[in-house]
Amino acid sequence: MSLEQSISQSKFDSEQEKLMINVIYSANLLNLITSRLFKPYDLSPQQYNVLRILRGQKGKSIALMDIEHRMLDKSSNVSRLVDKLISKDLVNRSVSSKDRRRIEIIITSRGKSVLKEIDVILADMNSKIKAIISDDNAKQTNRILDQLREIAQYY
Amino acid sequence: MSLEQSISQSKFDSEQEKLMINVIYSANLLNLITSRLFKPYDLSPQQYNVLRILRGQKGKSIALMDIEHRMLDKSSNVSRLVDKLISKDLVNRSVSSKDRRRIEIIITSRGKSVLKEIDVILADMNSKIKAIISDDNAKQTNRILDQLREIAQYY
DNA sequence: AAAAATTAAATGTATATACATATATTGTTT
DNA sequence: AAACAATATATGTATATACATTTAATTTTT
Repeated sequence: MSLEQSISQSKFDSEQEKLMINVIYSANLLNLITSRLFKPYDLSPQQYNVLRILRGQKGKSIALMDIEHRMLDKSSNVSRLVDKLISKDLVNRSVSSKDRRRIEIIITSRGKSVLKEIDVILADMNSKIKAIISDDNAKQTNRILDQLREIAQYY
Repeated sequence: MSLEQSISQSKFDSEQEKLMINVIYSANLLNLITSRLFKPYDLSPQQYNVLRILRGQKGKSIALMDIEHRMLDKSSNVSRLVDKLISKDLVNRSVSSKDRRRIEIIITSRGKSVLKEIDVILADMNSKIKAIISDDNAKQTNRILDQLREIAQYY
C-alpha cells in the first residue's frame, strides 16, 4: 500500500518530506512486527538488540556504556534493560577488575540458545524481504538512508 | 556516517537485513531530531502528528477513531493524547450529534498558529534534506519503502 | 597527596505507552 | 421491543522510557 493510503493523506509537499514520514512509518511497522515475533521469547526489540550486540563479542564481555553506544535506540536506560536480561538468565554481569566503575556484561549459553531460535525466524523474514526487494534496490536504499542521516549534523 | 560505523557493527548478512536495521535506526534519529525541534512548543512528535491531521481537515472536525487510523504510530492511546492537546487549548472536543459515542475533535486558532510557527522550522529542515537527497533518489527510496512494508502481510 | 573534576552506573520520579477492562451508545436479531 | 452484539471512547494498571540526581570510582589539577 502507498504511504498516502496508509495514513490517509492526499499528498506531500515534496518527495523529501514524504521520505521523512515514510522512514518513520516504516520503522514503526517493522518494530511492531519484530516485537510480535519476539514476544514468545519474552524479549522486547531493544532486549534482542542487546543480546545481538553481546553475541557479536564472541566470548568477550562488554561494558554497559559500550552497549549503549552500539544500540539502535540510545535513549533507553541500559542498566535497567540489562537487569531484565540478568533476571531471565540470558546474560551475566561482573565488575571490571581494571576499572571498578565498569560493569561487564557477557551472554550466557541460555542467551545464545534463545538467539539461535530467533535466528531461524528472522532468516525466514529476511528471505521474504529478499523476494520483495532486490539486492541492488536494497543497496541503493541503504545508501540514501545513510545520506539522509547526515541531516543530523545540523541539529 | 555509514550504518556499520554508527552502530559499530562490522558487517551484515545481506543488504536486506541491513535495510531493516537502517530503517529503524534512521527513524529513531529523525524522531530524536523532531522531538527536539518540537520541545520549545511543548509538543511530542505524536501530538504534532495529531495537530497536522486536524489541520488537514480544513475546518471540519474528526472523530478520535479516525485520527487513530491516520496516525503514524497507531499504538498510542488517542483519548489521552488528545486530552493533552485540549489542556493546552490547541484543540476542542465535542460529542457528535449523529452518534453520541463519537468524540469530534477540531483544531483551535491557537493550535493553528503553533503549527504555523513549526512550519517555518520544518520547511528549513526540508530544504536541508533537499540539498542532500535529489528528487529522484527520494522518489526511488519512497518506492522501495512502500514495497518493504508489504512484508507486513505475512505477519 | 588532597581537592576538584570527570566518568560509569544506579536510582528516583514523572510521564508515556501497552494492554486489558469498563462504560455508554448504537445496531442487529429474535 | 427486549436481548444481544458491536462500536467508540474512557479508564485502570503494569511496565517502559526520559530525564535528573546520586553514588562510587578514577583521573586530573593544584
